[in-house]
Amino acid sequence: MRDTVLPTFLNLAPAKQEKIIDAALGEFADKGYEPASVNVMVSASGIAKGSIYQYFKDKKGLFLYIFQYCISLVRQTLIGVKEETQEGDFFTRLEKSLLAGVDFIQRHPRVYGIYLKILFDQRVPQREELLKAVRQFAGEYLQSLVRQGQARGELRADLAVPAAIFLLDALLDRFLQAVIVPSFDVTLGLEKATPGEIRQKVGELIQLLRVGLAA
Amino acid sequence: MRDTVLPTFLNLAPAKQEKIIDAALGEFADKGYEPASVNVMVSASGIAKGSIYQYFKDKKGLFLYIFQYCISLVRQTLIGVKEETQEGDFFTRLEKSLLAGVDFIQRHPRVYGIYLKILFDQRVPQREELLKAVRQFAGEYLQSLVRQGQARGELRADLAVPAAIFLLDALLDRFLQAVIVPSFDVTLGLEKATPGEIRQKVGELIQLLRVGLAA
DNA sequence: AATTGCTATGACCAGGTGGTCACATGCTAA
DNA sequence: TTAGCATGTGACCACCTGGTCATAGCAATT
Repeated sequence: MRDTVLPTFLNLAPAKQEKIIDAALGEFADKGYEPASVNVMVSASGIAKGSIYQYFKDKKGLFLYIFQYCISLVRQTLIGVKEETQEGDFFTRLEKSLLAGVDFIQRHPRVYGIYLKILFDQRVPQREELLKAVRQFAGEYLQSLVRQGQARGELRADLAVPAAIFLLDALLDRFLQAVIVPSFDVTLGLEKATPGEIRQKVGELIQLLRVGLAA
Repeated sequence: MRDTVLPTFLNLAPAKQEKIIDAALGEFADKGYEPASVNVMVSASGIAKGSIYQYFKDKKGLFLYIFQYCISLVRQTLIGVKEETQEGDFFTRLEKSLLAGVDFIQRHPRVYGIYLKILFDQRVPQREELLKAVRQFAGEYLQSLVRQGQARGELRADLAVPAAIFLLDALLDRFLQAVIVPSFDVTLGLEKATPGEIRQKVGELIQLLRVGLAA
């Protein structure tokens, strides 16, 4: 994972760094790794072609740097969410978490876009590692939620924990995807839902889980 | 959707058609639409570069033809599954359907691969329509299953149907993805599961739903 | 003023892309 | 045998790709 960003980039004025990050983030999110054009990023950030190769070893290095940037953004957010939802029962925490997720992808659609692009593209450098890093967040987070829920007696004692986590993971992920991918959800109509409607749909889903999983 | 395949192609000997379809299917499944190389398909199917453009208008036309080919394969299979699972209660039907899905993607990994590639790639020709066509299958199928389950009194009467369908759709889709995408599932370990283990995991999930959704 | 070291630049490179076209081939009918 | 027509062919086109490199600019130090 090292040797991606060169020291030259880190010495740049922050404003210039941001402009480059912004251009690269947009291009990668739009097209994915391989079809993304370094030329486009270069002209979008108003620097010379040669310069980008003084900042990053190659396209792969640039991509990995951008991905790390995204990861740190997610990590920050997730820590915040974990704190905010520290109190409350299992289902309330779950509901708050899902709403926080929706908020995040609406605030950072390009970060989420890169994640979606990587999901099924074998040709992304170090894809396994990158995906693992992201998925681990979700897995650990849900696991801690479920464990606490069980400890507090809010979930059925005979709950098949791995299966339940799998279900929760699938459900949450798909909900987020449905918010920004048109015609992805077959019943809820999330694509063009207002914030209020989204809150309501989240509520419905959580209620469904509550009835099914609660003690 | 018309004007994709030219009559010349349909006059070809079936064996030759198959070879071309096979090469195109493989390349599109491997790389997705844009990064897929027509040159690779051409040399893989042992025909001349110029020939492919006598069979299809352009790369887009070739892709749409391949996709239609996939769709018809899915449709055939789904009809079969629907018949086979005609009898049995809701959860048994669901279980059989999921197992049939696993069987399908193991039999036709490239067809499923193309679907996965399209999911989050905005730059695929007529993506909206194509996705809609596929997702509609799943939606209608689950809807008919749930309706019948309710009519037979196998599902709780107060079930929030749209939310439940959303959940089922998410769960089934993710399960299939987890079977072929390494490090996608956080808990079940489906990637390297034997057929027997997969059956068991399916059983666990269905059992979880049974407890949660049954009347 | 001269030297030094970092940064900026864009013409340029080899290689690949989707797509074309003048020509060759082979089959059918006259 | 000839004519006509559908099909096969690969050199070729303009364009784009990621990446390089000789040159220039610029500031700080000597």
